[in-house]
Amino acid sequence: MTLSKVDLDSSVGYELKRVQHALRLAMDSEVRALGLTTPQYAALSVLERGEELFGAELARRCFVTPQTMSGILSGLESAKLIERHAHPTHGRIVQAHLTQSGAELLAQAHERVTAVEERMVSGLSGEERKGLLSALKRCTVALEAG
Amino acid sequence: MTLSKVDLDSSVGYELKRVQHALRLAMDSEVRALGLTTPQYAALSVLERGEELFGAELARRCFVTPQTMSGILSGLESAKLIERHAHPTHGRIVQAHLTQSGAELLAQAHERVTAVEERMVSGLSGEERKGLLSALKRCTVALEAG
DNA sequence: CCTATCTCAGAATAACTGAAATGC
DNA sequence: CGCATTTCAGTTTTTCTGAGATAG
Repeated sequence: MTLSKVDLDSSVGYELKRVQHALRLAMDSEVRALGLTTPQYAALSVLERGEELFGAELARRCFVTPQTMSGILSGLESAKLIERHAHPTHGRIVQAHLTQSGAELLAQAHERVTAVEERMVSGLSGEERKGLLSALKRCTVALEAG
Repeated sequence: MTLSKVDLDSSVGYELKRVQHALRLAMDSEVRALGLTTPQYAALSVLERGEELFGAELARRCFVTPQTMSGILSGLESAKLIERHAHPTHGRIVQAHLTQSGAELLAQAHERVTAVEERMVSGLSGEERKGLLSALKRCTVALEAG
């Protein structure tokens, strides 16, 4: 019996892992210069829209567990980049929002991170960038449907 | 001053993270049914080509640190899925290769994982799949050039 | 001898699972 | 009571640091 092998070079999964690993390394070095970690940057970015979000919801959008997000938020609060307060009606929920200095630091981080993202897609045409984004979204939907 | 914000829905980095997170969850559940972890599956897949690889090289190709790979290989060796032996001329290096049962288990894992990958790209045409793979590779090259 | 690389061992960090407490 | 959020404890995983060994 001949066992089938898999060509890593033509595996979308492997290339996905590769590019995300490279992106993570690049982002780490950029945001570290501002005293942030990449998970902290992700949390601040999700909070940027101005919504008052609580930990569990933030955790889902950042792809970490609620426990991990709790630790991230504690660090951000200590650094005065966010503020947390009890939900007005729902006693259990603790909401978070950016402080002024948090928004300013995030803006600096965005400059650096968007530059990295721009470099990442610099070899793609405008059409290809839209196609990539669309393809990635459809891949996520297909996976989550399972 | 107005601080610039970032739209997560049009961020390639965010969608990259999203799809990779979904893929990782799907792969975890598939290979766990065979008693493997996803990092173990990755290591076996890289070893599949038949090359005798040492830990540090394997670590680079699996995007983990050498220490992590050392732990992964120990587990695979205990499970009799790989064998390790000293390099013939380079005393410090320890090479690894698949055992027969390792190759057989890997073949089963491939069936499950390729099914997941197929589901992931099921919403893409053949042309779009090639375009996605090509775009991802160019993104990696661009990032690693920095 | 010097530099680079590989490997191992202990400590520290970060993450997840499970479970308990609380509020709707 | 069922469901969701939050937090605590224990475990596992991964990484960091430093060290020893080897090749060129």
